[in-house]
Amino acid sequence: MAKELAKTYDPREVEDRIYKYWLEGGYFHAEIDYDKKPYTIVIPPPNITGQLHMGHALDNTLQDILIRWRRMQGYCALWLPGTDHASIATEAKIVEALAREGLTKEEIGHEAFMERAWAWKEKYGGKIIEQLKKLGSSCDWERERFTLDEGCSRAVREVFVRLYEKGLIYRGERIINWCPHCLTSISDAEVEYEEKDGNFWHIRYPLTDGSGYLELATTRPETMLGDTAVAVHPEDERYKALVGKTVTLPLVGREIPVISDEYVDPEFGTGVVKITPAHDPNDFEVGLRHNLPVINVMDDKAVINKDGGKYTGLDRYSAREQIVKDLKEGGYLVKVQPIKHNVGACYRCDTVTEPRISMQWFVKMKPLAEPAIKAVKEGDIKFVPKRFEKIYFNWMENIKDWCISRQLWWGHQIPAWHCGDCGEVTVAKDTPAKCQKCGSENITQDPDTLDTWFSSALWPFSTLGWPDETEDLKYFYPTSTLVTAYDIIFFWVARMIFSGLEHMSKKPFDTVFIHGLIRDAQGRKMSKSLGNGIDPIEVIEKSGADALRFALATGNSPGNDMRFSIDRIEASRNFANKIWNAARFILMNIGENKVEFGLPEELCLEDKWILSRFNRLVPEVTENLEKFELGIALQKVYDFIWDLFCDWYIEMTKSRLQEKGQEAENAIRVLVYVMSNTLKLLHPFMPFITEEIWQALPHQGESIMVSPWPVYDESLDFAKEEKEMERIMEAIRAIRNRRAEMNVPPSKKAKLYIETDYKDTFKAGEAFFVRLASASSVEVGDSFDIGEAVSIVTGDARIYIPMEELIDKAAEIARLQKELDKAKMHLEQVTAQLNNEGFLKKAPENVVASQRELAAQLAEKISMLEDSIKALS
RNA sequence: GGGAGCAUAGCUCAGCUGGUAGAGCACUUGCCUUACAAGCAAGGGGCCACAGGUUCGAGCCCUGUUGUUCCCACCA
Repeated sequence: MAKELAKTYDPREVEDRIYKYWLEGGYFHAEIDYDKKPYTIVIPPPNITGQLHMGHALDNTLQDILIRWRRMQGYCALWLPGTDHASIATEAKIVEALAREGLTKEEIGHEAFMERAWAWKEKYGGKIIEQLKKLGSSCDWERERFTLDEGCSRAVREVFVRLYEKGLIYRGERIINWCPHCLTSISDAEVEYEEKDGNFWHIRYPLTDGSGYLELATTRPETMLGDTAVAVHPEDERYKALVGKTVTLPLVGREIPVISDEYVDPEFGTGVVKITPAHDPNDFEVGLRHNLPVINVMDDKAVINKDGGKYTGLDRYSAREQIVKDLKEGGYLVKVQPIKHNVGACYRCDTVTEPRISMQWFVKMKPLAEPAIKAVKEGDIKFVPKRFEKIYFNWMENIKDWCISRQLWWGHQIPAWHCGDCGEVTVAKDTPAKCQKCGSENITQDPDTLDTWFSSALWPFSTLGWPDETEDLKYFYPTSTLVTAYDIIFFWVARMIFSGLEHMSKKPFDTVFIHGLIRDAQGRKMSKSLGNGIDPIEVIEKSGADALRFALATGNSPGNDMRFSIDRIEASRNFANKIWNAARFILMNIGENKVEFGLPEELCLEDKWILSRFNRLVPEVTENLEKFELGIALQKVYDFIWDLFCDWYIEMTKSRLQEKGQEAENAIRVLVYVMSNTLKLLHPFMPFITEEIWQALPHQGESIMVSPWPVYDESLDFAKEEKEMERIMEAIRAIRNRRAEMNVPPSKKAKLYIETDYKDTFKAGEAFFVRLASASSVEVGDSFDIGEAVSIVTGDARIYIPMEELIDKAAEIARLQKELDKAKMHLEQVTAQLNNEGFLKKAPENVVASQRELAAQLAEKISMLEDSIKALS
């Protein structure tokens, strides 16, 4: 710390330097230590396409708080960092870049494409890591991983082969969600549904025998090109006779059967449904049951294909328009009814997805889901807050098979080889030389890659060396806490759980700590398109990482969303400044003197008070952290520092410090003790400023981040002194209050006469009345006869301030009367409670005792107030 | 259709296993009291959404109602 301390804290001067100091000290590195218990967090790997946003800032702040705290507690604390290759997002960026050059990925070919992708990774992958460092993240950077690095890729192939051999991975033609923009399949979880305005087109399908027609309704008329049946409910009397007949598909002319199927809801619409097996998941099922032909009428860009007759070449929306027009002209359109309905869109590009039949790879989910449900049900894995377990169960219990193949290039290519001769599929960890069935060397690897989440599902163990039985894996796995937002439970958390249980036979983590999303001041999601995002890096550059972290951690409760605006930052920065100035004060008083480390032998009243309060703070904060109540823990530290330490204790030391000598030195030693230990409690939340100040104060050790976390110390429990100090503080507050009401400036000093039963206590507090309550002198006794004076009554004392010139007798009596009424009312309430037998019998002893004490104090106060009124009258 | 969260001071939110309501910001008043005006001191402001219930006692537990946000499902 610089010799001349600036009046305000400047994080820019401090943070980078401190971070470098930590790196050089190697404090982030977790070396296996069998004498210590491990505490492990794996980072939710940010995308390499990503910029650090507020969500990351929150997520990583929470992780850093936990890891720093555990590290100080003596755990071997590993925070394992890394990034995600984000196949679909990264590929989209590269395709975009190619498009700007007028190229497509097919034109440049697979190899050149991959080169570009890796170059992208090199260029941008490091960026978000740098931003994490700016935030203060104490990750073990020596262990940084990437989902597409060699080790993770090996784990992916291992898992794929194992699941395939177990029959849990299969390849098949199914209806999947297709994104016509990203040109790939996506999983169910990757489709986002939104209610949109649409139409319900009622259409007549004429019976082929000319005996009439069937009326049905659809929201996607263009799919009629692929209709292969019309279905009614088997019990529906209206249509029973028609089952088995055929209708002629308008515009197309195809003759398709009328079938009956339980799937049809006779109450809905006309009770007739067109069946398009190639473009609707339910229809696909119906098609299977009735052996219907499957006619795919769209290509991968959702343009009507060659089977679409005159509509070939039109995209799905133009085709819709044209078909509706043609239906109308042909007299087939009965009516158009506007409706709201849910439309699914790609979570990456927001293009409306198209259900499409296609050959894909799937993971059979039921057998994997069962143990994953059990692990949470039995409490082996806990969610914080618990309510998210319901969401998890609901998803896991209704899970469908997971489509894992993607028609993308950037990712883990599927380790399956197709034989050009016999068609056999060979699945292997290492590239096979020939077909396992016919021995042909004419084999080619499946061109598809795996869903990004397939590799992130393995993250808790692939990063620790699996499939090898490494020491790291044995020591650090299962990891301890997984910190993430609730919107990622399905994508990632659930998949890590079943993957860990399946491949490691052990859960991946003990606790899932869920936080909410960061919203803007109006409660909207922060997004690029709205332009309402606050860039955490800008905040850090302006106000410091500590201020950002404080703003994110304070007032934030698990699982709940948080509104964020820039004035929160201001409050945090002010707090940093407050701490800074408290430190300046202490350092100023140390000056050139050498101060002994540790507490002095002689402790006076206020020393004992602050030490006792600090001592009680320690277990409270620790317990809050253990329960993941980080916001509450931080609030308590904040209150202690600002209110108790700065506003009271520092002020109380000033008179001793002025006198120099032994008393002053004692005060300094207590100041240093309390300050540096409080800094430790604060360090996980605000690592930079706490390190900077801790280093500047007398200290032992190299860094606060590896100093021991404070623990409760019985020898610092001074309950009696706490109570005494409380009496004095109450009196000081009352005097200040009274003076403020009468508009007496602090510069106008006044004599104080204190009548009390606690004479020793109040005598010990004399200096505080002088300094903190503008007293010119203080007299403590049993009773004083000083004529007309302002009188102030607390539970323990009556204080007179002779200020004749200020007294308006009538007003003074009125004020006292008001206070008396209030006290009487309060006493009545308490007395009623104390007369209630139920309360006396059933309430816990300490509650009853404290109410008794309160009643006595009120009675005393009432009698003193009555005396004062009498004296003035 | 199913499920969950939220509703507390003007605003944004805390409030642990029930014990007569808290913070930050904003507001009012007075202070340059030599660590800090990004500060100090004092103050105003809440039938804790509504209606019942359990309890000696409910912001907290139970039931219902209203408003609001979100998640899941996907009736063509």
